[in-house]
Amino acid sequence: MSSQIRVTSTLSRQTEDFVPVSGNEVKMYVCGPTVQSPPHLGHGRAAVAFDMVRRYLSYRGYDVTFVRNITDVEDKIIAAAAETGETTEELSIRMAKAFSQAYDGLAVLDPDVEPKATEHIGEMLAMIERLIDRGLAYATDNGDVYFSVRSLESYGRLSGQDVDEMRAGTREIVGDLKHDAVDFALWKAAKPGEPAWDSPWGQGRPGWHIECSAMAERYLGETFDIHGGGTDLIFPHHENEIAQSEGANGTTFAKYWLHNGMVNLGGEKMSKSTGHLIELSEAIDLYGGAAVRLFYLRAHYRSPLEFSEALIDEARTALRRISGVLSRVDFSDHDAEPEVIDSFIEKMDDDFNTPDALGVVFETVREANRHLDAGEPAEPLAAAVAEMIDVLGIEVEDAEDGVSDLAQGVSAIVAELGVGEGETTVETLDRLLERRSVARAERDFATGDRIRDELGALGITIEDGPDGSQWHRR
RNA sequence: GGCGACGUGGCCGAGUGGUUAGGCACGGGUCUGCAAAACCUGUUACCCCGGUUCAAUUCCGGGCGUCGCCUCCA
Repeated sequence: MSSQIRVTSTLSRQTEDFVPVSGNEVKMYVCGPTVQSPPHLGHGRAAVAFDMVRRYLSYRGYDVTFVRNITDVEDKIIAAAAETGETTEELSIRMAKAFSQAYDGLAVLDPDVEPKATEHIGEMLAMIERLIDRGLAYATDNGDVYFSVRSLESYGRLSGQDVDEMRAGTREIVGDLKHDAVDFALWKAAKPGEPAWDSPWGQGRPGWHIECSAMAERYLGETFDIHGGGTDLIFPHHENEIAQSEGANGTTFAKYWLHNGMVNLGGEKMSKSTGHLIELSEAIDLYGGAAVRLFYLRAHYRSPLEFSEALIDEARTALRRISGVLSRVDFSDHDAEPEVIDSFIEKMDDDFNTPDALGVVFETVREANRHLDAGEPAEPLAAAVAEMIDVLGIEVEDAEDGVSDLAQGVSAIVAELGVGEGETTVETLDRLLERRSVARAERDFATGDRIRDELGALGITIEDGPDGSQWHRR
């Protein structure tokens, strides 16, 4: 491929040529969730955004190593566990499972490594000690360790924050022990009843930011290619990660910083702390994972994205156009139309412009349908559509998926008409279609329409074409 | 107050210094027993005010508005 992948990096505030640190290898670290409550649509977007990036880079021939962490020790988890009566470990495992299931529903590929904070305390302690040795961190009498923000010249580079302009943090209750209000915790002394680990400063637990620095280094090295996460993590989380890693190592941390936009509800960001959200599993159950994924990809990953039922329904309707054309033609032995793919790559190379790339997909869908309507071959076009949506991770459902759920309703219609059950629901449906064809041939449209209407009530649409009728789920 | 993003047709959403994005919705048509699907076709948009230019939705300046972050967040 001749064109060059370009990415917009938060660090440079520019769209720059993507050149990996080392040859063909791309190392990516994406901030995963704090597993404290079930995922909402915002988490899904972040996961899909970077899954798309990962899939695309692999498609373009890079050897991608993808790490996404799980934060399983944090104030909110401790508080939530106290409420449910679980241990923090039980709660975090349960929630991690909920995330994992929802990600599966969105066809998000598993990371190559999914490290947990609690399993990397040793790496964190080592990094904190290095920071103390370098004079960038200090321990307090009570056993906290803080990063000394003003000791690091470059602090604030990612977020554009000026240390003197920052409003002093109010979150740290023990803030008066800090040398400076802007300093942040690397290690927190244990309070009674909280999970704690041994450290040179006594029993305690890690601060939030140190885990990502430590785990990224462990699995990707001191310097790697892409660091991703939501825009809400730019400050302080990612700013602090840079401070820790570059402070401890004196080397560049991540080369490109990519941030996905927020999902809004009623014009306001979804947020788990305020409960202003739609749960991801609920949306997947209601609309289907592929429709939710398409809903995300219809906007550029960096833009804010408003959620509404109408918008996600639109995505679902649009998805049917894709599945429709793919079911019209058997393209399994055909290569994709090269011109289409070139055009797709051109759009995707431009900072993963999925809305533009989807334009190519839908143009190709129309082109393929046009050919098929004219009785001309369309296999390379259909193959191109299939290839593109595969890169985007959009999995169209098989017409037969989930049909067995309708067995009872279908049986009722069969009994009514005395058609006879098939071995499977699919077979029974086919018999009903045959019965309908016979009726229509005899110009008994009342029976034919009745079958269509009753199946319609079950969520099955019948379409009559020149080569017979087909059914599919709505 | 500081940092950043953004304002495009009925809605969503790309993009561009002069040439049809795309999707959804709606109207007309082809096809069809009817319907659906598919295809054709129509609605011709760029927040406001200045400036640069032969030409600006696109560049520059100002204004208005929206959103995110400023130590919980994807």
